[in-house]
Amino acid sequence: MTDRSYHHGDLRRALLTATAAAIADKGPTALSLRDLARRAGVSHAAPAHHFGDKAGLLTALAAEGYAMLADTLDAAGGDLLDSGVAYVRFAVEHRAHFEVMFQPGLYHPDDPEVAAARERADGSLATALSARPGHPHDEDTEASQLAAWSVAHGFAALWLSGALPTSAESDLDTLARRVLSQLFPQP
Amino acid sequence: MTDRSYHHGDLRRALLTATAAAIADKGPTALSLRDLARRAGVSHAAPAHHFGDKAGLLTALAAEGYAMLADTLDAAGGDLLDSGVAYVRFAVEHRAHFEVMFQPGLYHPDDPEVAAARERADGSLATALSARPGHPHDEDTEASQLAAWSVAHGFAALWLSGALPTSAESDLDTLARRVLSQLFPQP
DNA sequence: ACCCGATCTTATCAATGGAAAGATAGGGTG
DNA sequence: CACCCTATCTTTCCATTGATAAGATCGGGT
Repeated sequence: MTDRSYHHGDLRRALLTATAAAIADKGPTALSLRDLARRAGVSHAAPAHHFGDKAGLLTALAAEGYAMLADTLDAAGGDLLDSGVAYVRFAVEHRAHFEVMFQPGLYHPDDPEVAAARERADGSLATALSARPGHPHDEDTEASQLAAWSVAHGFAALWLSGALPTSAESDLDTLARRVLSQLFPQP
Repeated sequence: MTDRSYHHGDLRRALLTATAAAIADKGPTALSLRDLARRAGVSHAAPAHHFGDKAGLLTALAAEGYAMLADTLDAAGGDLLDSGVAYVRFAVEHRAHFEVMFQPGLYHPDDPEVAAARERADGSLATALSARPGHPHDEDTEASQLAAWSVAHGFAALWLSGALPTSAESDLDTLARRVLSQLFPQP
């Protein structure tokens, strides 16, 4: 489609979206730089210029993922339950980003770009977690917030791994809300 | 060291343990069959006889992991909180097994051996989850059990991914128990 | 003593990731 | 407008890997 000129025009973005699609389809292990290049219509060495190596490509994808997660959490409003459902939705809708983000062995976790994006996401997450309903003066705030994060993260991970029983047929948002409500019942 | 005879003697087991060590160290992606063979002192084609291909090796590892998880849960006693802590301990102590188990894209999830082991683990997990304290007649049992599984799984996953804050300095068992108690306070 | 299956080895091949060196395009500067 | 200069992409090359095929060796059972 874009194989007119010597320059691709938007190869970096094309590679990122193609990477996300490939990972969502076959998993991060089966990712092939050469295959990505083929689909983008460029030579197999072209990606190296933009990302250095495979880990660099996944670093950029993780950074993009953290930025999107931060936006998602910011847009969820102040309610913790809504934020939790948004967290789960993000994991499922951007499965590739999510899976890469939480596998630091796949990329360069100390890269300044991804570190900054992750810090921003951590901030958005902390804000969401600090807005717990009905527990203004909990005796163990840290454990309570870790538990909230863990339920959302664990439910998303189990869903993505296909480990959940056949109840996965149900609507995701509904099931997620039911599960997360167990930890923080609405006031 | 083991270059006595033509036959290794226990190559299958040696490869499995070496695989677990390599994955715990470098992650599943960096796993190299040839490197495993080198360390075991056999030719690079020897693993193929025992496991077929790379996915076959990881299938065996996942099956072993599910079997160990079932034993772990069975040995945890009837208490749900203890079972949750045992779940987290298993994930951390057998990191490689745990990571592979919940990435079905890495192996053959429909293999009869791993399917049987997973069913047994699911049974042990269901038994542990059905023994919730203080909620004999909950209105939403399924969501409650999913939430319990999710907290334990999510906390373990976050810990393994290094996503938790610097609080990771604390003792794992203690922190896990504090977090899991948030969902199911002891009677 | 012999055979046979299980185990391991020695080729060999296609595909991959990565690096080096060169070609091309397009914008900014004179 | 001509020129250079940088980013972008290609071509070429190499080491490593996963997988397969065909052969060698061991060891138990008859």
